[in-house]
Amino acid sequence: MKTVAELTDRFRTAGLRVTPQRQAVFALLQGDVTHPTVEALYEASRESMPTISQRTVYQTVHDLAALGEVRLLDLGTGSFRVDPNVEHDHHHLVCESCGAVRDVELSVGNLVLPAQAAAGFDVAAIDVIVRGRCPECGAPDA
Amino acid sequence: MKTVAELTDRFRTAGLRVTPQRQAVFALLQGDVTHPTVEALYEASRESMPTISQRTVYQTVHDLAALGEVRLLDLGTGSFRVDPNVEHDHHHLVCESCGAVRDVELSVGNLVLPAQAAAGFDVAAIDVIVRGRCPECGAPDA
DNA sequence: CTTTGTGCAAAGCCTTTGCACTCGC
DNA sequence: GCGAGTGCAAAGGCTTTGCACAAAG
Repeated sequence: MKTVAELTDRFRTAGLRVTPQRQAVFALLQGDVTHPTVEALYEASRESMPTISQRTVYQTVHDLAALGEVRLLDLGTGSFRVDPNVEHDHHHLVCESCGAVRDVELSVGNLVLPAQAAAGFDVAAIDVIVRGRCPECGAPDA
Repeated sequence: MKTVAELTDRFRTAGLRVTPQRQAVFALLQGDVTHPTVEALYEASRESMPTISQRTVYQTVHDLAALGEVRLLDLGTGSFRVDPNVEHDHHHLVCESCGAVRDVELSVGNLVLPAQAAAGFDVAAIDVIVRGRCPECGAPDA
């Protein structure tokens, strides 16, 4: 993901304003590998920006998504996850126990849609969600 | 999916009771290929069972899912879709315009998870969601 | 008869939105 | 200054739940 400075430029160029609140969110996403929920971002941002509102976080995240700087994932965990990693084509491992999300690089090129089933369907994207248990959560019966 | 009679047996065997309401839901799922939302099932069931409540539909659907007779899909369309097709291993095409869902058979065996990325992760299932536009909705800019 | 299922309505969770004030540009 | 951004709080959509009554086994 781009740096705070780069995102600041990007926002300005796009005619969006840059505020300390937004930059706080930018900063939190730097190097974040946990695919945080909006709620998590909100809580985290309150440490440096105590009066920030959920609304601001949601709007910033949506603006980032609109610019393609971030992806909003709905992985069936009940709330959106913010994925700052848009450079690499990748998919996700989701722990059904704790909800943790991990990136996994796998090429979807091997997947050939049966011509008949996909007839007339204009494919825009393919999302692969691998569900299971992360090492921290141990065996499926735990 | 199993017939109403078979599902009736299955519920009784599992210690669950069978009511006209539940059988109405069973019947609606027979041969249903639209992956209805719970809401849609609810509306449809009211034709034969005017006083049925959403609660009953939700509970019946969850019981079916617990018995493995149905799958509850969260495809990012805002609400669950009920998939009566559990016999065949398949995945889904989702129209980003109208929300329609179509089955697509594709084998996920080709997908090899990089050992490193998947290390320690106990994989339970892989869901592939193909997003795009269905023929009815036409070109992406429509 | 006992226990589960049903209906109604309210509550819960996450996300979105109206309004008035603030502040980036 | 103008208009987008912010904060607060309330509303919205979908799913879940408490309660009292009905009905399955």
